[in-house]
Amino acid sequence: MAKSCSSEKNNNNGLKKGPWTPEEDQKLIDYIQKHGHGKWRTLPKNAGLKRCGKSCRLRWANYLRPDIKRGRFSFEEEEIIIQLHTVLGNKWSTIAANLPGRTDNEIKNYWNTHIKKKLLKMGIDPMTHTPRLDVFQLSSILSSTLYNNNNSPQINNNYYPTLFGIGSSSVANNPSQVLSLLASLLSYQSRNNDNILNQQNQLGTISPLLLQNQMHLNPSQAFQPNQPCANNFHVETQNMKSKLEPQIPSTSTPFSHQNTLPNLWHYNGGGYMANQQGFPSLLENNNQILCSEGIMANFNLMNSMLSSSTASSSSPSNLNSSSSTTFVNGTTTTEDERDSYGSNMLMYKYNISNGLNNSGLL
DNA sequence: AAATCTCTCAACCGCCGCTGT
DNA sequence: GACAGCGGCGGTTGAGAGATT
Repeated sequence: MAKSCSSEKNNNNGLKKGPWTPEEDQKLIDYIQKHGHGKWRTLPKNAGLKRCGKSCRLRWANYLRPDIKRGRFSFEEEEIIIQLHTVLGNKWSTIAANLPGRTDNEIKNYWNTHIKKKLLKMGIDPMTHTPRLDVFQLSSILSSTLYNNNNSPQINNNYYPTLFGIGSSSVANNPSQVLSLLASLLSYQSRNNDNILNQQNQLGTISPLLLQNQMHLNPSQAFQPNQPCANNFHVETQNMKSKLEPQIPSTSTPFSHQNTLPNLWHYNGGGYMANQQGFPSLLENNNQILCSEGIMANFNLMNSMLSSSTASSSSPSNLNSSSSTTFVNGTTTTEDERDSYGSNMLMYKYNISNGLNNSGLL
């Protein structure tokens, strides 16, 4: 087994650690220019350096090598990193092999300090490259719940780990949250319908692998506690509530001893107001929710089912299953100007009809 | 202006796989 | 096959710079 620098140090006192001095750099450069590299174990002694071989190799590979590229990563480089990471994962050296002049260490650092945060901000899990809020599961389970038939999976304990699961990636903690999440999503859709923007689809400038068919919804339009209910939305949510409740198992669930859900609204004399606990945030810390086409198609399917049963005038108009193309407003980020995921590049064409047709449910 | 916080990235650490003996 | 040496890899750390309060 190879010895680390520290263990070498134990066997060989006087080995220096920490930042390299210009003098040390010059010694290493001079030696390698004269003799080439390799034999890292013996190199430091021959070069007159009080460093371990490993330290010399890293210094050369990550900093002194003449073909090292310095400066910011270009947009193209960032694109390549993200796409390769989708396929390769944390294989930094393999990724580096595809980026001339960039080292694995540099790419690893850039990933951890920039790209990872950016993806998280977008609601994308940087490890799986998929949306962190798995609304697809939520919507499909709820769909089958609302339409109880023999061909649909029923809500049961097997789903709870994913639907109401434990930890930061869970969609909701209990059926109450599911209801309010659903209501919030409906409200996003309803309100964003007024925000259709006729902007060019800019998919060409971003990573198609990651972002094709994805859309952003503006969370600032979500319901806030004590905010008046607009468009008779309380009728919609009350209807969802009454449909969800019979589907909640009364026993053998990790959280429930009853099958009723709280009201999301209260009447204060002048109108319906959102309850304080009614609408937990759908957002992590990124001020936006990211959905794929499939997710939205599934939701729209469910929504159309709901609205067809209520025929409520409050039904969001873009819940109509025949809707075809919608642009929604993205949110502003604080990333720098070249940030491909920034606000002005987040307008994605969203075509719902394919998702619905492919669902086999229409 | 000073203190505190946050971010970046060079360097280190421990482990792994390959190769030679 | 067992062992040791070596290069390489990915995760982590911490000093210093910059930003914020």
